[in-house]
Amino acid sequence: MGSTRTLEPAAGCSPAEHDRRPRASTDVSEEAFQRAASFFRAAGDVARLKLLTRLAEGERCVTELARAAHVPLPTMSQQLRILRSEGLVTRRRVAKHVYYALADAHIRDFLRSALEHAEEGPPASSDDD
Amino acid sequence: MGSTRTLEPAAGCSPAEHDRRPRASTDVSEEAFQRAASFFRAAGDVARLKLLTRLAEGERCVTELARAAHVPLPTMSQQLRILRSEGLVTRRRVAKHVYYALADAHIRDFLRSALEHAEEGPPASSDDD
DNA sequence: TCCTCACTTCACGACTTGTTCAACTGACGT
DNA sequence: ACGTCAGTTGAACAAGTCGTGAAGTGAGGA
Repeated sequence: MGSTRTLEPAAGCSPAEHDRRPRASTDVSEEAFQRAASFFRAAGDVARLKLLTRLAEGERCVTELARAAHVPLPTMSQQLRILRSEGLVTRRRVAKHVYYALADAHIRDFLRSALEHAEEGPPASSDDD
Repeated sequence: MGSTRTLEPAAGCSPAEHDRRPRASTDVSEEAFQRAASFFRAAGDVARLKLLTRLAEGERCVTELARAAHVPLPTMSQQLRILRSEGLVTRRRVAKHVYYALADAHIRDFLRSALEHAEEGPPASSDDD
């Protein structure tokens, strides 16, 4: 009987109780929130997400990426610009071509993790809705 | 002389070569992309990100969350609505109060991972070339 | 019952974001 | 040096998003 699947109120819900809550168990700086949000937003677009996925396969030049995504070159350049401004990708010039790649292995990891989770958990199930 | 020729093109960059690339090493369905992007977008806002972080500490009622975030109640309700529509949080009613919590432990993990990364790697320096 | 509390939904305005064409830069070949 | 290719930047426009007050819903208490 002790272990119930019905959770009881977190504790109390009066203003006095609210103030007793820890401000932030994971103490995160304002800057970190900004950066994390920027990162998420950069990845929060289907076109850019696919782009990142493609870059996860390896280095690619802009023309190729534009072709693969069926978008005009300037559009691709803009998308890459956003990703670069958030530090998600890096740029490298070789002769007339510019090659883009993921900035960090961590990012590729993160990306794959998110996509896996997205494929596994399709509906919100709504068990408590 | 040209001793800077350490870098060579990824492979080839002609249309013919482009078509030889694997379409997607991690074969991801369109739906998965949509869901992942939605998820990222939901987290891609400072207010919601902080909200999620707070919920990672435990279950909270709407009034408390609104107070903590210094926003009017309807605003909080809307933010929670978005997070719920993306399946990031769940809702549970207890008497007159509605308690929200993170939908999945995976999400909390993901969240913390992102915030850690955001705190560690502050600037992307700028350009790399 | 009727009222109040806790929360949700609606409708509106202010603000970002994303896409696109045109014009520009910078590098290579001749 | 000139022309051309590869890519970037700027402006403009369409679309979506966020926050907010007013009104609505639903559960508990007097």
